[in-house]
Amino acid sequence: MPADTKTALLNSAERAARARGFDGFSYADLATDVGIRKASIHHHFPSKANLSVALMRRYAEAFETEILRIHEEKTSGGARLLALIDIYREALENGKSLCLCVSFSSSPESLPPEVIAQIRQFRAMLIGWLTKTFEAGQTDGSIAGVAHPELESAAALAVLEGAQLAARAEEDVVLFDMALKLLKGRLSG
Amino acid sequence: MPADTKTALLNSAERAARARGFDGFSYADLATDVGIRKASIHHHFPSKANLSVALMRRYAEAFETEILRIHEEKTSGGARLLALIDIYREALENGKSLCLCVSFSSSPESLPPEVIAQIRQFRAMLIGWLTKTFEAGQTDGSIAGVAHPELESAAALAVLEGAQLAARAEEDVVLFDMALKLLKGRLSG
DNA sequence: GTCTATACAAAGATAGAC
DNA sequence: GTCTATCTTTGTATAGAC
Repeated sequence: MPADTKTALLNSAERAARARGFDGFSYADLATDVGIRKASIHHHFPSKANLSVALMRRYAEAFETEILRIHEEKTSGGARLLALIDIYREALENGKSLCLCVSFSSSPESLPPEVIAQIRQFRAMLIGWLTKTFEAGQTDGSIAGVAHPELESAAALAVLEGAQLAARAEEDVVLFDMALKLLKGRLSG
Repeated sequence: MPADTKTALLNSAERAARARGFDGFSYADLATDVGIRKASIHHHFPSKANLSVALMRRYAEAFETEILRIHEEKTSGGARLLALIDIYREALENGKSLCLCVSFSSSPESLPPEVIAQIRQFRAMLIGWLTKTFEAGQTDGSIAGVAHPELESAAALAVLEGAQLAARAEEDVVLFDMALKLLKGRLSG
């Protein structure tokens, strides 16, 4: 599927990082997976720190594109939030994986400062989108009981990430569903 | 402070695991910290898997004791929940640490199945305590807007753990406070 | 219970040929 | 752009003396 080796490496690394953490895969793993020798990987990504930056950049860009698309396609705040919850649920892969942001947040000591900054920007971007979404849901009535959109968004992101963590640890997506049930119960439209 | 070497090792390992993850410390680190040679650690904990079980057991027991104490000392559901939130906030150590459960949940592949089972039991125990607490808050009116104590407890635990993760990643306790602000705003008594 | 010494595997990374 | 070969460090773990 991937035309070039670099993309194949990014795909393999992202899958591995989400399933086993950034320290849970090595260049040897990527080499086996992609079908080249591990020394060759250094041609594309001189260091693993370098690779982590590329991974996070690609992930943040793809994610932002995705939520902007949701904003276009769904008209109510409730429908938009539900779509985001689905993204986090799908990323769990039945409890065997995490979204890259949660995975990277779990091992900040292993990452270069640049990735920490990317994580910060990513969360800020997402909090911004969520705040807009809760405001819309407050206005159009598709999210019940919204009084403080900014606080709702911070809490919602924490629930999404915390629920993923618990579900991943026990490999049981039901834990995710339980944690999100209260929030989903407030949604309509 | 610790009378015996074994306790000193557990203390050192718990601090390290919470600050840098279970894969983020080695027997060499513990040896330096405690002041013995790394080979000597194997006398107390034959393998790191063994150590992880001992860590999680001690942590779960201490935590359960702590929340039972809270249940005794605080009379309202709201006050009890607030005390629990404080425990999670303190465990952050200004964004430099996590509680052991979140830390271990971040690297389940590195842990023996026994610890995964301990994590499951720990969360079940905590969910049970939280459900009782939300029920109390519902009855005594010290937690506003409680309709489903069991769903509230699952969501609350996810918020606590997700907020810790974000705050740890960016080493900023404000992220924790933001994520918990909505829940804390519902508490009184 | 702690030590020295060592085994063994895996990791990230580099040099230089093709 | 990929290869072979190699370096260096670090990790977990064991053997056997004291």
